[in-house]
Amino acid sequence: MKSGQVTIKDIAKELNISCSTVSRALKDFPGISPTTRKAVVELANKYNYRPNAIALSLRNQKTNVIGVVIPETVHFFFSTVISGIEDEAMKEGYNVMICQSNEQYEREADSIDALMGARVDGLLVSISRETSDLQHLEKVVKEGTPMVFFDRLVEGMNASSVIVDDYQGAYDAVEHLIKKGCKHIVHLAGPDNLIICRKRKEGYISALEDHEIPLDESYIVECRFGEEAEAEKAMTHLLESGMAIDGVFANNDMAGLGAISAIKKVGIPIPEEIAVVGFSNWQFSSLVNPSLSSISQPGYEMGREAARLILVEINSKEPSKREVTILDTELIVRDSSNR
Amino acid sequence: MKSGQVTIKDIAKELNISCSTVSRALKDFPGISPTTRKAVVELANKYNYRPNAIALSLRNQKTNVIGVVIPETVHFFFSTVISGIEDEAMKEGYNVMICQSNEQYEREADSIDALMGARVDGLLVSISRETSDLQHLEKVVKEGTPMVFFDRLVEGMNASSVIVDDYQGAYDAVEHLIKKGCKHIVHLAGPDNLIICRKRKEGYISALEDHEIPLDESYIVECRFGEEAEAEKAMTHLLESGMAIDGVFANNDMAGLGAISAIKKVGIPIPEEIAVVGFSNWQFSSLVNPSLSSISQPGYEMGREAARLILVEINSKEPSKREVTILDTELIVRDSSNR
DNA sequence: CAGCCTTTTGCAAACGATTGAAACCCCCTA
DNA sequence: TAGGGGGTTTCAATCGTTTGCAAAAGGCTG
Repeated sequence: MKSGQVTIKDIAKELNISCSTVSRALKDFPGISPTTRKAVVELANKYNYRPNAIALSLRNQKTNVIGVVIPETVHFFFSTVISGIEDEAMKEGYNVMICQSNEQYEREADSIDALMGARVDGLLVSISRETSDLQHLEKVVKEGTPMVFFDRLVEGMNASSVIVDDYQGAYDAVEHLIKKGCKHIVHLAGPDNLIICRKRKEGYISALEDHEIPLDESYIVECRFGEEAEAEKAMTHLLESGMAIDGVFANNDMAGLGAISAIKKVGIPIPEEIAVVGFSNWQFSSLVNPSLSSISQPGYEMGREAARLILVEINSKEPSKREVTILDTELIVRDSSNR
Repeated sequence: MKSGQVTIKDIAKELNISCSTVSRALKDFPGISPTTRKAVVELANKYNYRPNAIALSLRNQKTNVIGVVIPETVHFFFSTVISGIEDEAMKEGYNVMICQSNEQYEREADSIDALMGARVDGLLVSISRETSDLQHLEKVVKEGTPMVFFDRLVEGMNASSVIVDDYQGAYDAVEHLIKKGCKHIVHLAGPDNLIICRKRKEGYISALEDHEIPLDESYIVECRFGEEAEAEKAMTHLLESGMAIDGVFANNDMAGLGAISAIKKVGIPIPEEIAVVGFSNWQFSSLVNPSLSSISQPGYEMGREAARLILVEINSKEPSKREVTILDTELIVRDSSNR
């Protein structure tokens, strides 16, 4: 009794019957005598028999496991995505294996390798900030494992994606600032290799164009890590330069918060002199002072949708559809821009 | 070529040799001719061969998977724990399967059943708020699967735990309030079936006793869900009752925030008239206004420690040690209590 | 050239569950 | 009593990998 858990074999031995009979008795197959069935079921219950999923996986060539590769679990947005994935997967009888890349390319590649080794039925991936080489992902596609990207999609790969409308979200945010009277809007941008960041930048640019505000490249500053201190430093630098600034659109809320700190430190009133809008609607955004306007991304829905998509692909024989599902964002106006 | 991934069999067939030889060649076993080895290794690389972890699990009776059952992934504290677990597990070559109970007993039981069916090598569990029946956990112990509790431990079960020193943390928080001159301290408590909440309450009571402040039960109010609105309502009620109140110790930061809202709404200055301390040091706590003093819990370390413990148990033949690892908390003084 | 040793390779069983096909038992009938 | 037919049950193979043991091949010696 080392391995603790009871197997069909144990039950068969105790009842002096064959494994086949036990298996069939447990699955209500025809051709098993009621006596035998009853004895088997009773013993199975008594010993709390659970089918060995490993053995089943091997036989059926199907693990009922979805692999998830995510930059970090501690980001509020990503944790809501995980929650959505898990809920949907569990509902359909799947388990979820999670690996975090910690925004490192190598760990992302290792994680994918580990999950492929575990023969997950499908892979949900949000690439790391570092990732630009796509070999590890191309292998997955070539070997025929369904894969769906979420949030941070990858272009030119034969896989579906679930993203939010970053372009439109950014456009809405900037248009909102413009309507509040802003004419000199800083964009604290994210790293260019992430498509989501490029899209947000495009939204910023389009909104300016559509409202006939000339684009000035010096108003776009890259905050590579999206951290508060980084953004605060960048913003301080801009404020000290003497440029005219009356609005800030940050690539994410942490950067937005950094901007607010910088602005507060030099004593400029928010939102009266400078209005600020972030992106992602983090949990803290409604709680800070001034509360931060932001673009809400439906993380939980994204997780569910990504899981739904991968399950469809797993259960269909056809190759990937290569669809892109775009979820709507929502502008949440709070004190930092409400004037 | 349906299943995509290459097996030892495929390689054996292509080279017209047996599986045994391929297997040995790949593992640098003695007694394989250099010619054969070279051919095998080259083909394995060419086809990107990865050992089938499922087959290995079945043969070795070991999955190299750790199961995690957690109330919710979206709580900042829990997501840091997950991060710690994942980092430690990956370092040791383990994968992590995560199930969230969403604070529901039944889903917790189902999750454990699913993970046991998947034959995880060990289980890390933080029980749901609803859980009081322990059958599902006792089964795990009886069947010999190593299990370690984290944060929310379970008493009277043969399993190790990793917790933070909730008692001491609460004691520190309340003592801090007393030293700031508070004499009438409200405790917004958590549900009594969670040991962590009982410990915090005990810390509150001991601190009062040690400083010769008489305990008044009406100053302890249960906020079952630890939500902002709930706490705000409770706090408003207390304030309206006309009781003398000059301090609040909340069971968690969300409740602390609710208290702050209530106090601000009736126009009482914080921290001058009423000082507030929360628990958990959530991410938002430093960002709100006034910033919320809190007790910091080392979530990431807890995750790593829990993973470390379970790995030790998995790799040792002896039965569980039933150790309780207590991690230190830290009082973070911020504006809500700094006067 | 027979016998022996070394080197290299293959066979078969095992892990747990499933399933098509074959076998068994018992009873009835011709 | 042999044969047929239902109702039950068992056998054997399969999934991918490992590994103890047996076997084959080749070379060397007496």
